[in-house]
Amino acid sequence: MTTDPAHPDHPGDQDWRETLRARGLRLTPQRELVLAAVRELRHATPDQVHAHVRARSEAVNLSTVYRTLEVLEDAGLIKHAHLSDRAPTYHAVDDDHEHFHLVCRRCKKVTSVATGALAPLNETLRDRYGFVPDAAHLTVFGTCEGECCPDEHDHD
Amino acid sequence: MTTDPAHPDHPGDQDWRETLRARGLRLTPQRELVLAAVRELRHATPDQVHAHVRARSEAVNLSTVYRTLEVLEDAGLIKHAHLSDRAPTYHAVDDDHEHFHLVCRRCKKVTSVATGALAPLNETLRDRYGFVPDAAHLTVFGTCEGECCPDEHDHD
DNA sequence: CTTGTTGCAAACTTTTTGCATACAC
DNA sequence: GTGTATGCAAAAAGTTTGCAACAAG
Repeated sequence: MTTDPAHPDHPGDQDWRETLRARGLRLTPQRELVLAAVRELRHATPDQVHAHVRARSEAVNLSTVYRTLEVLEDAGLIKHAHLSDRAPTYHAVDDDHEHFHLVCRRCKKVTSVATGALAPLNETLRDRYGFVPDAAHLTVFGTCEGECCPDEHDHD
Repeated sequence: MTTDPAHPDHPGDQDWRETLRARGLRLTPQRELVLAAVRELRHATPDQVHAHVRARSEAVNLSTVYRTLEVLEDAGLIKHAHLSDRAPTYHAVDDDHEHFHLVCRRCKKVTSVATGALAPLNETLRDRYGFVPDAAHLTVFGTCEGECCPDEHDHD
């Protein structure tokens, strides 16, 4: 890697400009705002990103949010996962902290887990099926057994 | 298990009547048709189920398909998974052959894998997060490295 | 100046809901 | 007969698109 992170929290805090430029894409305030929103919200639907951006009194059109999310994802700056049966949620890409998600059907809690936990599965899938998972896109639904979840009957 | 499968292919081929009855639900031709469609199609979206049912010249309303899929899923006769970023796909539940899915982003191929392959992951998640995955709901996106996939550049 | 990007409004796809009718039990 | 299930039509939710105006490089 030849990246030179200016800030520790986002390995590419300045880089996103480079990344977009390198692809011949333009740097617009809308793109900066959407990226910032995704980073701040951690896990946000297009609608939530839109609301967040507008809350800062910066009016950005919803369709621009959709187009921008697509652009940023193509550029590898963000990724999406499906944390509910409805809208997708976007999160910033951080190569040093790649993770996937656990979603509890009971308490709806979302837990991020380092992709390292998938190593054994990756190996099995590669060996048996020649398949290489996109770990960061993975969402595992299930239930947490902890105190967070009152032990009610399991209804989806 | 005290089930007594009448037919080998569907452990519960007759049972679905029992299952619905036990829940105080009614046995309607629509429910029978939708369940049959899900079983025959293997992995089908609500729309595909609807089309399949209608193709047999049995007109069933699309909203009935949605409501029926929900009923059947609540009853544990079918499950859904997300094999694309769009519509969910339903499949019949077969306790003896529980599986999850691999989906290749390049060739779109869907592979069913016995949930046994998830044992190590399950253990890790249980130990470290007290989390019990719903294995049958899992979909793993990625790419197959085999000959099926021309080695093009990876574009989502 | 040139071309990518945005805003707006409308279309589209997928899913849900209200209500009167029909039918399973 | 009673109450659940269905059909229909309309609404909701989420996403995409065409096009004129705008602005980044």
